[in-house]
Amino acid sequence: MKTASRPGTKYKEFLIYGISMALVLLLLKILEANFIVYNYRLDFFIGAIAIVFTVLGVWLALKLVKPRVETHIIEKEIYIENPENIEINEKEIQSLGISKRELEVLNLMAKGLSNEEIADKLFISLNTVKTHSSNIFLKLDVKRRTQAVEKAKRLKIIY
Amino acid sequence: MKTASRPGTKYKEFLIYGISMALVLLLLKILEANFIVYNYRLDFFIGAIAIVFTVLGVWLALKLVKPRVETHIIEKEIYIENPENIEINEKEIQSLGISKRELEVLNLMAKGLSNEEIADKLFISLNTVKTHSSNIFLKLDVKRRTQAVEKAKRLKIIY
DNA sequence: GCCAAAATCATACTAAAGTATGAACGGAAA
DNA sequence: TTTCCGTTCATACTTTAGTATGATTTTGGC
Repeated sequence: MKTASRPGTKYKEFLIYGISMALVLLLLKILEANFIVYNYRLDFFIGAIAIVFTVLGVWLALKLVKPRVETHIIEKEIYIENPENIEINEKEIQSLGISKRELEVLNLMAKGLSNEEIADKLFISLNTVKTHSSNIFLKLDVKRRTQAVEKAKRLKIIY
Repeated sequence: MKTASRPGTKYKEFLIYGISMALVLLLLKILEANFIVYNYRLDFFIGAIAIVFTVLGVWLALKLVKPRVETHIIEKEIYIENPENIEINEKEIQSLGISKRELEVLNLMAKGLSNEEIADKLFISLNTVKTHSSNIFLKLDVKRRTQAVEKAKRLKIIY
């Protein structure tokens, strides 16, 4: 089965929230039409609404907000090389025609970020990152991001 | 400058949220026309309660949810003065429990080979390479091959 | 202001990567 | 010898990466 590519991920929750709200309100209206709730216990009615919408609000928040993380940091020492002759080969970048933005993407790639993480970090869309990636691969004459990183490091385009 | 026309990713959610709200309110009005029980002021009052308690629910969730405790091992980079140390960190490999075969795969990964190319080179099936890859990612505590390569080079597991 | 390059984004794909699970087998260690 | 581990492989997925194409918008020179 082909699933249509979803543009957004979170709006589903809002949709469900909206539908839930509508259903709850409909239910309330039906109850109200049957005079079960309304004329007798207005307080109960309002309380029920409050509870229901509080729960919906909680649910919405839990769905949409990234879980708060209490970070416990343990430092571990890692030895890396002294950056002695690490200088970026600007000429190579120029001659390959790699733009500033593409270079940013390439650097984040080299750190192991996924396209989506790069998109988040640069505040651009996933599609844009993919476009940049493809252009990078063309200019570096490679097929994959791993090759791109390997070649870029060899050419001292990045480090 | 027009800003409203952009259907960007995080924009959509608010739009749908607003539309949902509007629809619910519309539904309310329709129902109200069919089951006229109370006056407009009370209706508005209930809507207000719903909104307020939704917000309250969100607030509650944000305030009361316990932060997930997460232990991060931060790798503090220390520069070595003598870069003559171009030797593989056998101890790290040992302590991470990376097997000989996995190391082979990791090295080919670092050269930018795809899983299929690795499979061909090692005369094993694609699935086997994938299994090795997954195990490597587990042992290196990473999610992707690019991260694995980056981390492995930093740890001097490969070069 | 105009133009070209860079940057952005979308849609609709295909390809590759990665996950989960189970299983078979041989060698080494207990 | 039995148990464990590394290696191998499969099936059946889900997710991410990558391609192709077309379009609009910025932006920096001229």
